[in-house]
Amino acid sequence: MRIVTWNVRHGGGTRAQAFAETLISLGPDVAIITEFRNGSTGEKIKKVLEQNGLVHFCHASTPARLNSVLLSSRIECSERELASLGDEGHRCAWAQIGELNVLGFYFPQNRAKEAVFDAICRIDARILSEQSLLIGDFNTGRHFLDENARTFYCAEYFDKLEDLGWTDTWRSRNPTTKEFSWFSAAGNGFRIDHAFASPGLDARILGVRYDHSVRESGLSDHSALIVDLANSNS
DNA sequence: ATGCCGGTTACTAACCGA
Repeated sequence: MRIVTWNVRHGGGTRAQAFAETLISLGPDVAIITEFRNGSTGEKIKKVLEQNGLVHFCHASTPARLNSVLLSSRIECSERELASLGDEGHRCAWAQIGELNVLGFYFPQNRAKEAVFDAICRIDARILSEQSLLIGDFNTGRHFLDENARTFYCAEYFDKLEDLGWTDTWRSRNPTTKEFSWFSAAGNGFRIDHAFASPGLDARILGVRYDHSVRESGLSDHSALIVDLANSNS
């Protein structure tokens, strides 16, 4: 099973059709689109996903202009809600797909990120004991490792998540590599798109990698993150 | 290293974004 997250940038605009087609070309069974917006461009994206078999959607109901997160699945799923998010509910789309929990996130900026990190820290321990993935645009990373300097707010939450038992799946497999999923106008790189796995899910991961070509094409300012899972035994 | 930039939409202003 392949899970892909990619930030569409401001809903997509004129890029929406090509963005969705390029996302499909990455072969997702589950797609998590961050900075997704309800409205005509959002509908355009959903139509392409549907036409390509990703017919199940999880998305918090939001005003059209709000950047949110859309989860789309080829496999039937039930939508769950991260109640601890409160009025930041649009920042998470949670699909239960069989025994798998996929929680797609789009984090806010600066100090506002704390509310979403705190909500994750309050997730029921049972979810951590299951096969669960927290994936999306965290707008955060580790100082001097996921960026060349020390600018991230909330970087300490990466320690907190790992203390709780979540694994930064890409970092655990690339302990010292600097690879960036977003670049500022000045050319500074940041790794801000992530996938954190519960122990049970981490054991199922065959590979986790970034696709930078989809950013370099200009269809988004983010690279895509691709997680491949072994088939479930049960 | 945020918004002095750049993209998107309720579109010729307001908003949002690491």
